[in-house]
Amino acid sequence: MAENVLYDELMRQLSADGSVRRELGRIVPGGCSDGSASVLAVLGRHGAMRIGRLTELLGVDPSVTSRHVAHLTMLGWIDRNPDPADRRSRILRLTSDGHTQLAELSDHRSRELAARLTDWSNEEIRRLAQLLSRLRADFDAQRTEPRTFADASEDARHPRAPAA
Amino acid sequence: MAENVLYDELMRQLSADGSVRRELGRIVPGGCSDGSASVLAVLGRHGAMRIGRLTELLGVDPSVTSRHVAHLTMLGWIDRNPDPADRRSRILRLTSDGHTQLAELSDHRSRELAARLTDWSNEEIRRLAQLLSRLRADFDAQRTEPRTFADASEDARHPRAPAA
DNA sequence: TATTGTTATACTCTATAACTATA
DNA sequence: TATAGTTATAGAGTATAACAATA
Repeated sequence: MAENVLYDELMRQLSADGSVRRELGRIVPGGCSDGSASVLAVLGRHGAMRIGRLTELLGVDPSVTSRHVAHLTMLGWIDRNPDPADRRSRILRLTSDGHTQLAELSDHRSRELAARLTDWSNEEIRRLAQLLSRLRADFDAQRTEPRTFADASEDARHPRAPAA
Repeated sequence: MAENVLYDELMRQLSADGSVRRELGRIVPGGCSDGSASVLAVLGRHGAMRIGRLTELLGVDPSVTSRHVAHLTMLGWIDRNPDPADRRSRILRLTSDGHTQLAELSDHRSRELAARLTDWSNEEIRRLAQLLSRLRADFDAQRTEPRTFADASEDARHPRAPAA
């Protein structure tokens, strides 16, 4: 497999990415943990939803979502109202305070990011965001539709993206 | 700041990247935790070094490096020999077993990555790796040379990368 | 006194398993 | 019986602070 070195290099960058991730974690302003920030962001972007949907979008175990949601509820940043259609569920919604916190968080992170990407062109920023988005989509597809061994060998024999 | 939305979008992708990161963590074969894998990779790429240097390259606290190194030493994948130049330090080096493990790890991860990026062109893979590398470099620079408030306001007034 | 590492402790994120309430 | 969500518990990664050994 000639392009193995390519995957290897990407893998290295994705792993070494830990330093970026940790730095991003440190950027979160006090009072808002990283996990909570993710929940706020998803609710802000997609609007009110049930825990199950939130769990899907975050790509974590339901127990994880449940904990973060409980935390944010205690902070008063989201509320949980009964779902009239199914009394096992509740609808999650950003409160007014939640919206404020999310806006502050977003501004703060954008500023910090801007401070680190001073010599990036808009096109480069856009390109990286786009590639990451696609990467995540491909990983998510893999996660929700586990492949069979047959699939894998089939793809190995007829790769959709032959060496360029 | 007109391009704020760009930073915001990249920030969203970087955060949502959690699902990719967790999946990568799950890809690591048994017996090798994610942190250990990073240490192996750095030693394999840069050769023998002291803990201090390893800590720098990983971008973590020295206590973290120390723990991972202790773990890998117990597994027999690296060894720690006294540094003749400074008896406070020891030189870390991959053992023969360590090299084997690293090779297996690398192959395994490349295969898993390949299975998820079947419709990516080599050029796209290369591009993402390159942008991530640059992102990390810029974050690292920021971390080791903390900015003053004066720097920050100066940059805000005279950004090095004006809107394209 | 300063530097290199190590250890003790605590906090966050995450997953698994057992459980409750409702469908 | 199956599903939505919660809670208890455990494991990994990380940081801070206190400490030991050497420079």
